[in-house]
Amino acid sequence: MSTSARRPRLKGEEVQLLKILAGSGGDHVPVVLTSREAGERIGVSQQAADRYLMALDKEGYVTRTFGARKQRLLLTPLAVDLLRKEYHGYRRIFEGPAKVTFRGTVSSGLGEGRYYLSQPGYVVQFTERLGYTPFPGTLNVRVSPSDMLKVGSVKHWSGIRIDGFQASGRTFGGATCYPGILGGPVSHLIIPDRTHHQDVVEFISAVSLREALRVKDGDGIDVEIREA
Amino acid sequence: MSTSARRPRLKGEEVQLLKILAGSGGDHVPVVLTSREAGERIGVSQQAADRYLMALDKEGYVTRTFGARKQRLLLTPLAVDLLRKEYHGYRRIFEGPAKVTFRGTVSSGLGEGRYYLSQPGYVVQFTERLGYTPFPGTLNVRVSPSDMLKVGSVKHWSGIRIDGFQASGRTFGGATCYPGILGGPVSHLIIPDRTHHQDVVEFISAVSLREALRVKDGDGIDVEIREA
DNA sequence: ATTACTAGGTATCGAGTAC
DNA sequence: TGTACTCGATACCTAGTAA
Repeated sequence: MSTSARRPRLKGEEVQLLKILAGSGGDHVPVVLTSREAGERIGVSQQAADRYLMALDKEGYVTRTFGARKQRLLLTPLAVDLLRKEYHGYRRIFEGPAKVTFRGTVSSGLGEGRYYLSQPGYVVQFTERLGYTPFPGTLNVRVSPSDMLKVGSVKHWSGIRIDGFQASGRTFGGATCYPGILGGPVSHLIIPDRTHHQDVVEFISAVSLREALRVKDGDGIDVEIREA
Repeated sequence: MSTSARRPRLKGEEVQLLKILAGSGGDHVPVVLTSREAGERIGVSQQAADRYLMALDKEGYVTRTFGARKQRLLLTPLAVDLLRKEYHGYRRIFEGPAKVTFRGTVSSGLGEGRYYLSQPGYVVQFTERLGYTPFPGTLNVRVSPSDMLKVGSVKHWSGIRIDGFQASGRTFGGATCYPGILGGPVSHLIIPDRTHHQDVVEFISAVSLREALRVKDGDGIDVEIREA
């Protein structure tokens, strides 16, 4: 029923604390920070800082461990995600829309793409929002482990939204599209909402990318992905 | 007497509004944003949003102009500075210490450097905090206009602090130093606190950089500046 | 020392509304 | 339409103080 509980927005002071922790390496190792010092750093009392830290703990942004005297704080992935999103927001202001380029290898799909791209619920959205009716098949590109991290940051960008829907008694999830430059026709990267941290990304276009680019499984391919 | 009035810290909501304005180009052109829409964007009422905008105006972060119906908002340099500082804070978390590289041309100093670098008040600080006693003369590098912007961002970085002092009945201002890589001996960029947006930056080292690098006025030179 | 509770004062919010 | 005021209600902060 409920995939995401209503998450009360974090206050500015709480985000500040997350930033301080991240700056001290709190994203990968527990960091000592007393509520008093936390309060001094953000300009509030020890009591208020402590409340913020308790709230951050309860909301799942930090995990606290108590030593004999002082607590240690470790950021959760949720917090790192939030900070990265903030970072990207600023980055976009000063550096413009983001893009990422990498080299991958063409890999065979599981045939799933064809099935999904045939669903009318998706087709109408693609046609409206992407400007073309997609060829019913995706070009799958395998990402090397060293590029996984930077490609993964794409999910924080603003993209073209494809909504989920219900049809034929089952649920089809949503996805987000990003303009992709593969050296051929206009195409888009698709990131399903429910992705499994795969090392394969999928591209769609109005025509068969395999044919248009004259590539086959195992070929290397240069890819650029842009923010929408 | 008072160089900087006590500036009450901006609230999270106010910073959010600045971000929204910056994202709409409000840093260089007035942007239409009604208090109602502002409120919706940050999740508060029209009244609260309006109060925030009034406060931002009064504090000198935005300038408002009123048309027939809707107000237009333009960010001041103060606001852009604040956002850039935030950006850099996040950048440092995710990308590590910043650095910037550019190509400039060696230019003749005004001989001022020699005078300042002879002041004992400066010499003791340089020796202590930089690890060497500077040669009494600076290497001046002219920055091309296209690189001015990125070089200018250096002033937001964390650097090595040199404090101002009083001596011989006059005041000597403070400055901040940043490690510089010029292809020769260890050297530092110096940014005086009271800088005049010059297109010339100054480097110091333990020896004469002119001699060590065998450069003369007008020569091109590759420079890298790092965060401390 | 810490973290964290209660009490009470104040800052801030949104509704209503004037302009 | 807009912006911006007054006015209760309440959310939040700090001080005091347990644990």
